[in-house]
Amino acid sequence: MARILITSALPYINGIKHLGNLVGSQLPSDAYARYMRARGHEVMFICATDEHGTPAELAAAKAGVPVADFCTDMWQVQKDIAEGFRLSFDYFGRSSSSRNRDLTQHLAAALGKNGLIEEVSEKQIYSKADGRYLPDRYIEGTCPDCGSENARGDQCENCTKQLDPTDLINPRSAISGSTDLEVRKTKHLYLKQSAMRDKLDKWIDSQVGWPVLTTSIAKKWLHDGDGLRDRGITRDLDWGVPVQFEGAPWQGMEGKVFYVWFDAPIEYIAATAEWADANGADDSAWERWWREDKGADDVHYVQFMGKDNVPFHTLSFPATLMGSNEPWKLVDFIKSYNWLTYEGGKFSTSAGRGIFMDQALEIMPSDYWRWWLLSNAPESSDSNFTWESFQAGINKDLADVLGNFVSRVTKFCRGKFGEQVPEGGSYGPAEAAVSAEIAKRLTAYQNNMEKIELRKAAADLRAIWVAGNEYLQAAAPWSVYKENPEDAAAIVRFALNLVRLYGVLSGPFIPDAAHSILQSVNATDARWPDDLDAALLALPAGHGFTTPDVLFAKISDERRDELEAQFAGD
RNA sequence: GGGCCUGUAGCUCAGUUGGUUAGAGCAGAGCGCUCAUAACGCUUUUGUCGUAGGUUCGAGUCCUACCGGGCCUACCA
Repeated sequence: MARILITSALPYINGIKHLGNLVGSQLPSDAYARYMRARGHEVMFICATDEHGTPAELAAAKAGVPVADFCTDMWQVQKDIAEGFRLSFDYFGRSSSSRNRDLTQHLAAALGKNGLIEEVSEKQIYSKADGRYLPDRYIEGTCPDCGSENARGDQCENCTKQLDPTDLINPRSAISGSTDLEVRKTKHLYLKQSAMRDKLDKWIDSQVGWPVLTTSIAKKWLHDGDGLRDRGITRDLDWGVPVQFEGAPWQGMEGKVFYVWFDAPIEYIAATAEWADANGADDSAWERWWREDKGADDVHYVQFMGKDNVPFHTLSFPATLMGSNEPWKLVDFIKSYNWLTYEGGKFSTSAGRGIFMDQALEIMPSDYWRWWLLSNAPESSDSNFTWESFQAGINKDLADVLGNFVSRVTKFCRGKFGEQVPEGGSYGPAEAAVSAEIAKRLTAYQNNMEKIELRKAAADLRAIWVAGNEYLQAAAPWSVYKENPEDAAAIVRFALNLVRLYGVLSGPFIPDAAHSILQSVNATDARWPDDLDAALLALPAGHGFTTPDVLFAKISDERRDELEAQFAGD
């Protein structure tokens, strides 16, 4: 038994996420967590909301509520949606927790003491009308290069030229439109990542089997231009972890908070501490996952995220932990995802294009989304959601291959033998052949789950379902029954055991349906089939079951067209 | 501009360290079965592996150039 720590990238608090966000971290991490638990490993699966930063403040202002209240509400909304998708987090925390405040300040202080924090005086745009400093991209104006009037302070959308906010002609606040802006001097803390470049480089090099997407992004940042740059880790904002605190190795940082990208990954650790608090456990309960001097040396730590998150997880966060000179557990494997597109284009919040997590649950069961998204996960390149593909995947894989298999087996048995596993007959070459086929597929399934190749694992799982239909077709109990009911009984008994097996194996992908299957066959044993032959004897003759209702209703062409129109956007 | 990824059957994708007749699912065609959500099974059509060169006994796989698609480029998180 191993100990596996799993974190999913933190969803930002300012709104409900769309399916692209779901498939990029939370969903695959859940499938992995469920699989590892099923294999008997000790799993700690952590997620949380990322609550700090300008967008949260603005979203709260727009909603007309204090930012703390806004975050509390949105945290609950996101938590409920996560439950709707059956995301099995051991804890869903909040980056605004006191645990995260304390830990963020602790790590910053440690970095400061180790000479890895530098005070930098810089110029920042202040908007009097908004009463706040503005991040570069919240300043708009005319591009000095191409004349576009909607250039942002960091880059012109039109000509893609990199800009400095002071380059803009007629700059205005993107929030209020106010032109009453001024340049103010302000002091910030920078994390001296450059000082740790070689160490990070060696660390990245020492990792084996990381996805190319992960390492290539890290390498780019390490070696581009003059190499890894230092990074500001504080901001002039109200909402966040205060930079000035008791015992801080710096002065005069009142009114500033840590930049969200500094405190957000630290929340992985803090959320585990929140978990311990919530369960009435002491610090050793979470430290054994995160402190190598306190039991975490045998932990295998896996992170899941979209590709936009990679620089922070390969460089900034490790730099924070390494730089503290404390024995924090570093990540062992980073699984990064590409984007999901919607009908060939981007998901767009503003244009109302695409499907958001709350809407998805309103129109289809979570298993449908889980199956399609995981079996089409953007693992090697971006993947595209279309209603046609969704309909085909659900109807074919879930309804026809798996659902109908369960249905035909249980209904046939009920009709001929009643609702209990029939007695009589014996197994022969046909059963041995399916067992061998499933054993082969199961090995592939397990290997792909270990490697977190979920798309391939889904194909393996499907092949295991198909094997059941092939078996039934070849064994043809409906024909055998006419001449020899006893032999038919053996076939049905074996098939019912396949049903139970499918209930066990399908759990990581479609937990609700898996649960229904296990319930309908009254499975008392839902353990992973380490011994496949034994697992196929789990349901003995005489064991009662309940014929389930239709497991997966099909999506009709009419319904598909309706949804396509509903989500087409503006 | 720079960097990375990607281009394989009508569609979505697999193709391990280069090694014989390039695979799967869907869609299409034919046959079979009739237990089942008109479901299932079997058989089967389609490929100049983006283009052009090169290395090699041998290249989808390695190298170069070009063409197409996508992403990243550090103050949005």
